[in-house]
Amino acid sequence: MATIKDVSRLAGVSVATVSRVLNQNGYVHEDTEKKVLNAIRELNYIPNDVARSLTKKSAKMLALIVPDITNPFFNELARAVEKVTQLYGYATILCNSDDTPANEKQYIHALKQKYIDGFILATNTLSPEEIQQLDVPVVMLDRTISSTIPTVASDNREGARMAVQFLLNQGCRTIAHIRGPLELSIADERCQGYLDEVGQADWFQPDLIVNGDFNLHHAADAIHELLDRHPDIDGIFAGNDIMAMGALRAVQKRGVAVPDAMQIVGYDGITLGGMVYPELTTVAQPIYEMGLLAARMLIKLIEKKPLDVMHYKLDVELVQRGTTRGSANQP
Amino acid sequence: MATIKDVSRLAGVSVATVSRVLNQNGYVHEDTEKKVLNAIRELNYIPNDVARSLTKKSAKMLALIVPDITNPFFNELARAVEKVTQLYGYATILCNSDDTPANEKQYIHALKQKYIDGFILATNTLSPEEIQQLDVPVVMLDRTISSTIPTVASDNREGARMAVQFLLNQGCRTIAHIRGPLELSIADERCQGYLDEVGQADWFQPDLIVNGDFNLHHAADAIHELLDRHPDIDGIFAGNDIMAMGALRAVQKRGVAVPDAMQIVGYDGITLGGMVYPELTTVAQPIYEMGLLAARMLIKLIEKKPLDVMHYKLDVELVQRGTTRGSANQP
DNA sequence: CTTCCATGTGTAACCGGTTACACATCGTGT
DNA sequence: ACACGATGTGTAACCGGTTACACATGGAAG
Repeated sequence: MATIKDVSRLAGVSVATVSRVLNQNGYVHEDTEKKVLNAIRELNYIPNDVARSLTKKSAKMLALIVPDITNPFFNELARAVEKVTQLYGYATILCNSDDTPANEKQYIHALKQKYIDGFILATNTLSPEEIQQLDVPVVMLDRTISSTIPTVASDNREGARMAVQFLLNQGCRTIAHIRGPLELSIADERCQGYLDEVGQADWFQPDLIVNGDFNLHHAADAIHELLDRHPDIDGIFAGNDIMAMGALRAVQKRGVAVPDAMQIVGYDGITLGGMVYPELTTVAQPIYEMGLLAARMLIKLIEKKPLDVMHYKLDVELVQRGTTRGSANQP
Repeated sequence: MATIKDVSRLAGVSVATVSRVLNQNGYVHEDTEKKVLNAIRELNYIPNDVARSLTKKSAKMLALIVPDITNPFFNELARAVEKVTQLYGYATILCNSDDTPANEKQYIHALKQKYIDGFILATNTLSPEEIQQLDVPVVMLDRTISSTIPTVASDNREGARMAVQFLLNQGCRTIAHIRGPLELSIADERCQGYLDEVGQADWFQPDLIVNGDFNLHHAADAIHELLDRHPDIDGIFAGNDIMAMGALRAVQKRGVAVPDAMQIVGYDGITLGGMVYPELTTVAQPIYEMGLLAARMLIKLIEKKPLDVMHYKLDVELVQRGTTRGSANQP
């Protein structure tokens, strides 16, 4: 591998001049530049990123920390983030935190030793104070925790309202909600949206809300129990698509016809939802866009460019498919 | 951030001694070591990875190149790889190649500038010669292309045979095969396994094999066409689970009962297969183990430890679930 | 005809580690 | 008593870049 010294020797200039040509800063005579460029071409020289990182204290890398890359929501996100970072000449480091604070901290400290430039956190194990103390650019994805940290999220409460409203319009008389983990703000917001719509209904009872932990099997179990208690339920709003799929399976296993006797709406809009039968009706977040946006924000932050918006709250869209009796239906 | 100089000053020794303590090489007096260790603790010193990389020409990072992290097979793999790398103190860089050779090469060259230590390739866009020329440790995952490059794969042909045999045992009279892309060796091997079992059958016709491109929608379309041509088909062996899910959907849409009138077996054993209804019967590869193995192999390669096995061909297992009429069935 | 600043380039320090080499000390075998 | 190898430690070069600073020019303003 050729070094900057080889180039400087071949071009008959000093390394400083080569560096100036490389970084396009400082004054360099046009003719000199040409000589340098020729030498670079001839030697097939590519600057060494590590040496550069050492002085610049930047590795042109950023990390994406997710609870579990296996989760469709996060891998669609990862796809988008990676796309952007590649475009801007950064590399993406992948970290699975398993939602364990210790893991997450360990990752962060290890990566800071590598002069990582910033983090996209799609987790909620760290407190705002801890994040602030990291002293490194951070963007929160899908989990708002502090007004001082830039975030990208969707309008969860409004999305939930849309879902429940839709179920009501479709003729549902008793709608249950499988919510996500208690400590997650997004799960709360979606639950709140559900309550906004049905909290005052005469049929409403608090035990129509069950916790499915954003997990397929938990959700399926929860639905079985719920339907034992409330056989009259004819609509389910799930806090995410994975739980909606769990609900779907549970309902199908009970021999209840979907969408004829039971309608289900999920939340997220993961690709997976289109792969089951019937296809999941869902409140689709622009997952890919959220990833793109978060990555672009982080890069702006890193490069000290101004952020026009600190908190993105993206619009969601109701995608009517087979688990509800919509008009534009294709069961 | 404290540097090695700060430590040496506080401990009253030279940086060389500190370095020796850090790396546990060379002679260091017990007492001196204690002084150094104390200084390290006091200053909360952590060595700078970038500086270290510069001399060691190793960044303690490896890259996982997959066609698309969104694909369940690859993200389960990624999960495993990341687990191992973290355990051994490496970081994992994630790359989506989109199956484009240009992308892949660009990634590789960019990362070599960062002193990346090795690559796990779950793609097949590069020729063995190109890989050899990279002059960096590589492990191929799921795609065997050369005897000189270490690989981890499953016994595709045998797995396919198991699947088809099982369908025959279950009473299928006419079994179709949706195969993967023509240029992929694993798709060929699975197709070959199918042919091993039914190629000589009196009912066999070459056009019972269709290409589904490892893609859900292509597979669904292909199945529709196929069933129009061959209404007598009562069993489908799909080259992977995604296509099996596409087939399942297509069949369900036609109102054909699964598994009563049509049995389906997939290949891969992705978690997703257990999320649809009925659950997919499949030939399960030990995906997670494959990822673990590949990562461990690569790290051995990097650390110049001997490999006991160059080519792993892992056993697969038939997982009987709802899309076939097995005994241990739970439709 | 100075003065001054924009332009152009080289020298050397620096980033934060590793390590070859030099040098000292000490125990031990002869 | 002496040679020698094991032990212990420091100095300085090196990895491959960036950049502060010094030192030229040359043209324009005063």
